[in-house]
Amino acid sequence: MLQKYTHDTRILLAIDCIIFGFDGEELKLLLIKRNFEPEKGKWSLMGGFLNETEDLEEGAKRVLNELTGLENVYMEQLQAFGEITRDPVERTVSVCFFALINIHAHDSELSRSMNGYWFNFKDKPDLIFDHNKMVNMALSQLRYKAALHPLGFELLPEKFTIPQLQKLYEAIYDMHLDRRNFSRKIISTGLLIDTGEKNENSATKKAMLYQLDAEKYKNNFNDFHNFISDFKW
Amino acid sequence: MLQKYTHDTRILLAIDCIIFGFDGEELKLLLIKRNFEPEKGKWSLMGGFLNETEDLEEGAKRVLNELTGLENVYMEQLQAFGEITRDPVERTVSVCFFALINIHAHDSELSRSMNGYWFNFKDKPDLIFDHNKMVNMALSQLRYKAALHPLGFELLPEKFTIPQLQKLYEAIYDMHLDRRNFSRKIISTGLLIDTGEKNENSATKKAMLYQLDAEKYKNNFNDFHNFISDFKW
DNA sequence: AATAAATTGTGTTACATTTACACAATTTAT
DNA sequence: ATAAATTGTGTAAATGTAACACAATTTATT
Repeated sequence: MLQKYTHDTRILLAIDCIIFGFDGEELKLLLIKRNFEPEKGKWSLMGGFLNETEDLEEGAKRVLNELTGLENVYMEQLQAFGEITRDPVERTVSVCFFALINIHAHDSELSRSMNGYWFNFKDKPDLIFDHNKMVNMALSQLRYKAALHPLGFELLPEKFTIPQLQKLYEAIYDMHLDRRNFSRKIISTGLLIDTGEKNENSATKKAMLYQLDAEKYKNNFNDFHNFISDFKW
Repeated sequence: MLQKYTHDTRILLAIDCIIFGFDGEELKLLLIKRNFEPEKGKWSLMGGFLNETEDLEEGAKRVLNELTGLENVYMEQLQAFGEITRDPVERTVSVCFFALINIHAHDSELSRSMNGYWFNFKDKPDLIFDHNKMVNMALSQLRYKAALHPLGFELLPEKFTIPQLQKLYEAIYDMHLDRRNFSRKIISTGLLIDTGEKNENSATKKAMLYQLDAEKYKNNFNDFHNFISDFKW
């Protein structure tokens, strides 16, 4: 066994998890009302300390699972946040992840038992520490990647209609998109399979239900698209 | 003063720094031959432990400055790397940054005194720990961002020609670009100012020297461009 | 049963961007 | 003077994007 490093600073390592959802109309965020110190009673992201027995990704999955009961969810690392005074209790560097979940698939009783509440992104409350910064950066990153790669699907149910997908993109970018051009662009990716079914929850013309071509989705995920060519960055 | 957290795992926090350069022909990487343990004698990135008195960005700047003598350099966080066994000595999470420098402006005596050597990216040696993974991810990220934002200039001298800029992009993407289309695309960004001078180091027609419009560069950095529209991702 | 209102699917044209390629001008060496 | 290498500018065809029209479907209402 090798000798240990002589470095003896105490810097704690935390994980914070930004959880995005979509309810059909608005981009949502799952936040918790803290019933523990510090900052008890205030709103924050779901987080926790990293254990010695887990990788960063494992830690993030654990944190997400503790709140939502979900596994196998789309998640990526945003970045590490390390301002000296970001946590008033003691020096803590947080590695921040964001997850995209199908809001209808999570364990809502579990999340409620952990004091988790969904907010419209636009109406999110003030958060503790640097969590506001994390969340805003996560939205930027979501917009960035969702314009270029087929991320959006991760927020929808397995079967979905093109109008639903469009509403999702409109919520993410907070802008109106032309129905016909959007449809053509999505269809032309070749990622959608027509299920032959129609959306029965409609008071007017029922839209066609599609599902992802899982194989193509996996293989072509990193291809560059141009879903939102007219967004003003 | 608040009570400390009871969490008592020992996880060290390191910084690693990927340093890109460009010599006019090839994309280069500044690596160090370790004359210290662990892995003495092998190649690695420049790194160090994070001090309690500095932010992540400050730590990264310090590490970069110790090797190159440079300040005010383009640098961004890549991500944190935290595999349990990534450092065989003891559990260490590393926050990895990459820097783009003007290779002619750094203190080459200092970097040599630290055992620093420049490699063509294509000819880089095997690196310790997970540094190979970091470096490959950094190239992906550089390609990603340089295709969309005017990053490339950071690797060039203050005054440069369009053919030089093109060679840089060809080195980054390891592909040939059409001279005339590239030129038109770069000019159309409006970011270049004609200095009126010409590149005297040329055996044939001397190319015009440009410099960045610093104001526009700063204000429009996040605009989306399409510098490398035909790269196969 | 006919009609209105809302929504969905498909088509068409003008405009902008990208690609592929041609030619003239500059500079040094022969 | 001429050749060889490189640089600056131009142009037509192909592709992609933006803006808009119209027909089909479904439910509620008359």
